[in-house]
Amino acid sequence: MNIGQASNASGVTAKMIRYYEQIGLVRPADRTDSNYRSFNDRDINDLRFIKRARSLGFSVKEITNLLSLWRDRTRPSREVKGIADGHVADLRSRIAEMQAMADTLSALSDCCAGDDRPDCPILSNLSGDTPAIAPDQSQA
Amino acid sequence: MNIGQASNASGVTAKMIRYYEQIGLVRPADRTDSNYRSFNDRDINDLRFIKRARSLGFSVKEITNLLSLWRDRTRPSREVKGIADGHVADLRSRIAEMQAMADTLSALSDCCAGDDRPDCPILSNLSGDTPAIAPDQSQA
DNA sequence: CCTTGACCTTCCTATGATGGGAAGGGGTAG
DNA sequence: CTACCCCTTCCCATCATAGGAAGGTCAAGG
Repeated sequence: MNIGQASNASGVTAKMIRYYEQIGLVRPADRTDSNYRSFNDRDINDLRFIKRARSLGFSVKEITNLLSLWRDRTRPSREVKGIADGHVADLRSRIAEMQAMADTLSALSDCCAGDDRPDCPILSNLSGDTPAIAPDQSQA
Repeated sequence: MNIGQASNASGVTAKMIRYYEQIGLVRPADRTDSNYRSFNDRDINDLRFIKRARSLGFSVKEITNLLSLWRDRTRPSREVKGIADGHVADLRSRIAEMQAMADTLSALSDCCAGDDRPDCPILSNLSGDTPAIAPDQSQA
């Protein structure tokens, strides 16, 4: 399988496959006589693994760990769970942050007429006139 | 006020103030004879505005628009509301995405013993053994 | 056999917002 | 006058991804 076929089979773009190889996330693929990369089923499995882990929001660094744990048949599941839980905590904290932003902003938007008149509580708030509605104006 | 004082007064780092000037988000500050940037109260207000808008997750591009609307006393509030609502929608969709990741992952983690044994449903799922629990394995 | 078109290779560049750091000049207090 | 801190510009790094250029390769068909 050349890189285009591997891309189709794994859902990872050719560009990203080369990148993952370059940063050492996957082992360098075999090469044909004409220097084309050649992928086997195991490579495809790795790429699919990566694809799924990325879709769950794991960083490349985390995936490096997950991949090596995946290949180690004797690893304790504790380690994997640790990585996963850390990532969940990270996700939840980012979610909370964005949720707070969305709530603040949509409250402001609800107060805004949204018509031809220039009065706008959204801009008023951003310019500091009404600090009450912005809970984290000074340090966020 | 030189850039350090402006930074303290606005909460925007000196580094970022220079960057915002460079990309045209704020007008170039006045210069002293010795080429130091010199900021007045209005500049500080702009920087504070930017700081707050960033803390609400607006991109620099969005803030460019907000700033020009802010300066235009006759703008219709509709435009501002439009930007804000678009941004809220964007936030909410990213939140939903991350929420789905977190839920999937924490369900997997709940199934993982997290002890010395090697069996790990998290890795099993990532490697494609149990596709049922991953709702968006193919396109996300 | 040669051309065409699709594919591959490497290398460079950009994104967005931010931080780090080097090299050199300025300003002020002691 | 000399420290010492602040300022200046310029370069580089992050993270994951995409775009593109220049050139080599392969398979199919004329």
